[in-house]
Amino acid sequence: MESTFYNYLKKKVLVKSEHLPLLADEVSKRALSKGELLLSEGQVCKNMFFMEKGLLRLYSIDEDGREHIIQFAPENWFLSERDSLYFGTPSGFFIDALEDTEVVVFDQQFVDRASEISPEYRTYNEYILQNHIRHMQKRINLLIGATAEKRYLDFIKLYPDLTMRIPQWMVASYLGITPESLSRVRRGLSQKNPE
Amino acid sequence: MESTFYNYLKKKVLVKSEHLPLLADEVSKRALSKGELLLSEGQVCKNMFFMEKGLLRLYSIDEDGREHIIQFAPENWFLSERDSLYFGTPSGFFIDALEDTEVVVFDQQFVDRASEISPEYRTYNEYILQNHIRHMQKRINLLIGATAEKRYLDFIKLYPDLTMRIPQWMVASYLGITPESLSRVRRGLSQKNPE
DNA sequence: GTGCTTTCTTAACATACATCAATGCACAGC
DNA sequence: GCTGTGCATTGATGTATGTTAAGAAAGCAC
Repeated sequence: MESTFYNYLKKKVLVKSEHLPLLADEVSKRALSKGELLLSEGQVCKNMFFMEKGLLRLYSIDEDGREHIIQFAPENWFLSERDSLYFGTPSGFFIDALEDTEVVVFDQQFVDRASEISPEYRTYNEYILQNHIRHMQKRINLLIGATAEKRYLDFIKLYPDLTMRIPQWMVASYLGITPESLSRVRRGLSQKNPE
Repeated sequence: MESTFYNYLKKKVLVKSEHLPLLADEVSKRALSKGELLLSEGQVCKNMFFMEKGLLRLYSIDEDGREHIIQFAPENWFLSERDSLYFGTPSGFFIDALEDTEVVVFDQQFVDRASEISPEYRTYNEYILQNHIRHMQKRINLLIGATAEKRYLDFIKLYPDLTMRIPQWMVASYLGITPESLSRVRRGLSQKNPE
């Protein structure tokens, strides 16, 4: 299977050549149209996804029907609802496609087996977990300590490409504010920084 | 070394008896007085801590000198500034003791070696990472989607013991609001729920 | 193209939460 | 005992953000 995933395992995860077929050939693929649901609240998440193409989002819907975006996943990212995947509990979150998307689909068993076969994979998997924690900790720190403006500036600095690909109201949802507030924040910034 | 840590490794982590001396005897201990700093901003965090006794907090201080509490760690918890520990970058956070505290001190090398020696330790270590992610994801979801009142109710339900041990202004800091606001939230609740 | 939907913006108004300042209380040190 | 210090509460007021509603611009279906 020559694919983005294959190349990713080889070049980024640094999986040894002899192990590659054992990993890359054991997974399946799935294509999603824009708007398609990949995981729904209440379901137990059985899979992890590697993004070959497109854009996914992980989000919740509260009692008032409002969406709150936990995470975006563009190309070359891994995405899952880890809580549900690892602990086997029903997910409190949704995953859907913001663009036409192609993902590689695998499960926790694959991760465990791959870690047995390839030490490089194991190392990389732990790196992903640590990196995930790092990002979440930073985000929590901003959410409890920074204004909406600072959080927005941090977001566009960290994800300049995403900022262009997703509608603003989703950025607002990610930041924990309303679209109207984000619009005002942006106006404030453009008045400070005329260009 | 007969200790809380030893017992924890045996009973919770399920480390096999023959591996226990290889792990528990290889670590050092440290005692801290209430208020003592264990990690300061700018330092590279070299250690992970297992709480034998007492209470630690992980927090940041922003440009205005305000503290924002990322995490509390009571007995039997593991605590570290993982970002700094794993990636070797200077920490943006502080750790200090809220009570007289005794911790077991070890480093990333210990974790890696212990994972080699004991599969049970490796499994438990991953469990801790996954659990950490689970809690942070839930917290982010509340921070972007729930009112201060809901976040407070969730906190006291999740950490009833902590609520009694720490001053209220620290709970407020953890929730991302001011002490005054938390006081008002509590008044509102007591008027709704007279008991 | 025409119509329909979504997105973004703006304004007026409402609310949650922050700020500033004062008070009372509990507790530690002397 | 007194005194200082830290903490919690309260009130008056300020500000950031939410709500509701409207309209303009951009995208999509047909």
